[in-house]
Amino acid sequence: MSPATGGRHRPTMRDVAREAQVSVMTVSRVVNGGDPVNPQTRQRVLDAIERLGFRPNSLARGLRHNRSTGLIGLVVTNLANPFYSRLAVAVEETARRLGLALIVGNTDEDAARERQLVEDLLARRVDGLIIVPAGEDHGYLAGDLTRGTSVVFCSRPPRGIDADVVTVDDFGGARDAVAGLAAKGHHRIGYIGHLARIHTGGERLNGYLAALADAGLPAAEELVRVGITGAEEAERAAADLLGGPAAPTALFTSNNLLTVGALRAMRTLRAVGGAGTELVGFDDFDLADMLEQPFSVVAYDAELLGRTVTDLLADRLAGETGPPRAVVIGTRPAPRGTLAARQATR
Amino acid sequence: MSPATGGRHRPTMRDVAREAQVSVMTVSRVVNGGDPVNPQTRQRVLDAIERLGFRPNSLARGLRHNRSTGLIGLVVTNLANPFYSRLAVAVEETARRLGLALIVGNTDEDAARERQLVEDLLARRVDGLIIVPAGEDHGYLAGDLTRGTSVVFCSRPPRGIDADVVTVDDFGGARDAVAGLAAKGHHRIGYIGHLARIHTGGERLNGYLAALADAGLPAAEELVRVGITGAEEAERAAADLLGGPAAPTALFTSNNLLTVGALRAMRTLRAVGGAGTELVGFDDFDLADMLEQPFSVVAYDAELLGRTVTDLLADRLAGETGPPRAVVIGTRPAPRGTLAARQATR
DNA sequence: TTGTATGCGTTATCAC
DNA sequence: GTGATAACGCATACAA
Repeated sequence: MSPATGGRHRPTMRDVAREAQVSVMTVSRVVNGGDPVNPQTRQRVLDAIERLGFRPNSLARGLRHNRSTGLIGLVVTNLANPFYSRLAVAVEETARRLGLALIVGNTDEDAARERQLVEDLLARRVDGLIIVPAGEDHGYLAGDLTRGTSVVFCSRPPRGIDADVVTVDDFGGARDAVAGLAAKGHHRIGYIGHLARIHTGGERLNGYLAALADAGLPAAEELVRVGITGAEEAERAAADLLGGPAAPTALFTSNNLLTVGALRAMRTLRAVGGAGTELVGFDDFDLADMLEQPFSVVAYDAELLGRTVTDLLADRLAGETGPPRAVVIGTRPAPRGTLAARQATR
Repeated sequence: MSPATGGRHRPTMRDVAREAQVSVMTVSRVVNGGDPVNPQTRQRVLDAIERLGFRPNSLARGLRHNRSTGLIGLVVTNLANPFYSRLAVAVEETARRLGLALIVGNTDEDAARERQLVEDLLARRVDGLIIVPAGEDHGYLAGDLTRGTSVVFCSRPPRGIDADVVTVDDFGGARDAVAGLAAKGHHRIGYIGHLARIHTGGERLNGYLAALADAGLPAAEELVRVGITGAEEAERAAADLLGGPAAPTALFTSNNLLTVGALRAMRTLRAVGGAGTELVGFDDFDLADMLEQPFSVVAYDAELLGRTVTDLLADRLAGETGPPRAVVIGTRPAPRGTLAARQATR
């Protein structure tokens, strides 16, 4: 293995220094610019770097002046959900603009996995964390917060710790949507929702209940299905609800996946001559506008959510030490959905 | 600030050692297990760790025994495309299973940005890279490959370098789909495709042309639109094509976004009484089965692609030094799409 | 303009 | 069972 082709290991500044017949410091100066270096020496070093294929080790650099790694972690509950992948895209884009690299982790709504992931990210000395919490208690992060790791929560507020958080107006969005259904004359409005113990699930259910109360409608237990965890389960729940003795004339679903499940059930029912049910679902989604079935969604800007949460984090990284901030992203009713597939593929 | 609450900086082993009245080495032993430590000393150290909120610095650890960082990078062209986010999910899941953390980066199909991202990831000493190449030449990675950084390419083969690659059967999938249209009696089959200079674009166009040739159909230039970069542009192209003097009776679109655009155009046309066009698109997508319009897709398993590419990388990380491998993921025709929203939200 | 000593947080090695 | 020392790759402080 000739020196000219580079060795078999990743070359260090020492290797370059040896190759260029200078000291390590001179190499460091050339690599980092700034300090004056003799043009000829400089060229010798550059040649050596080229020959050896040297790349500065940013980890060692960071270790030296014990500062930022330029790394942030994004911990989400379900990256496969289009909503969270949109969030991730927005976070990645904003982070990169700020010169930060992004490590993503998926918890699959498992608190233990979340804890493990977060610990790993802290061990990797990320500058900051964006967490969509699955766990019930984040008190274990309190110490890290005071010691220089910034944490911002997303979608759901943390418990056991005071930190920045960006949420969606879950309660208001759900309440307004259901109020709209009631205003249209619906007296029996069904609810299909994900786990009520999850913040978004609880708030959206509360919004539904509040709207019923406001409209003077009774909250019938047999019209409420909670703890539904996916499209297929939602399809079964909707079929069950709509095929029952006193079927609701309208349905509210608490997230995008459940909306799709309900739509499938409605399509099946319509095929056998079932009545048209009116549907409103939380979360907009791609192609919602392309479906023939009439329904509408409670939409909000997932990209804005991602940008906001990343901006808050960046703010902390920049030294902001004020009290925790809570930002709420507003919702708006969107008939038939409006989220076109706007992305380009080049 | 009492010692019991921890200081304002991230505590190191030294801090713990001082607190527990032992040497750093003892702390290290306690932290890493393995070496025998007196139970009482051990407890003192654990208490100190608890009090101070110490977390081992995995960067420094990595620096010490100059080995794997346990980090891999995923560089994709368009994370906003559902296809790539599915890929990312599969990669993240597989990586985590292997104990690797994942840094994701989006190039937006920009070669310069890709280069910059890759350089940054190499500086961060990732153990390996998964790249969906946007750049035309990856010769600059040749040196890194021999020096211990594993690289696997995804979706498109690299140029200027020999490395593992996992692709989709773009040519075969497109050819079979268009052959199917021809077999159904279509003589004028339109093509709406993304950039032909991109590997997938070129291969799918070639597949289209091959199918036409096989069927003895002329390749009419006015039926081919390439370089289309998104759903909106595809919608215009399709409307243009279908509204023209000699409109095709069938359409082939080269990816999911373009398929959606074409579907929009077809819906508009149908609303004004236009003829029914037959459509086949490359890439399956969510809700394809829910759309009323008749069409079909060329489907393939994006998760399998992600798992495969990550497995190949893991193989290299484990020391595999054989010649570069090329894996091709097969496609299958899927009437109306079959990709249900199967994910769960808990 | 260039080099030496030192330290970042951790661990391998060897001594006690 | 425990500790001192050196080293990982790099950069700051200071000296030459």
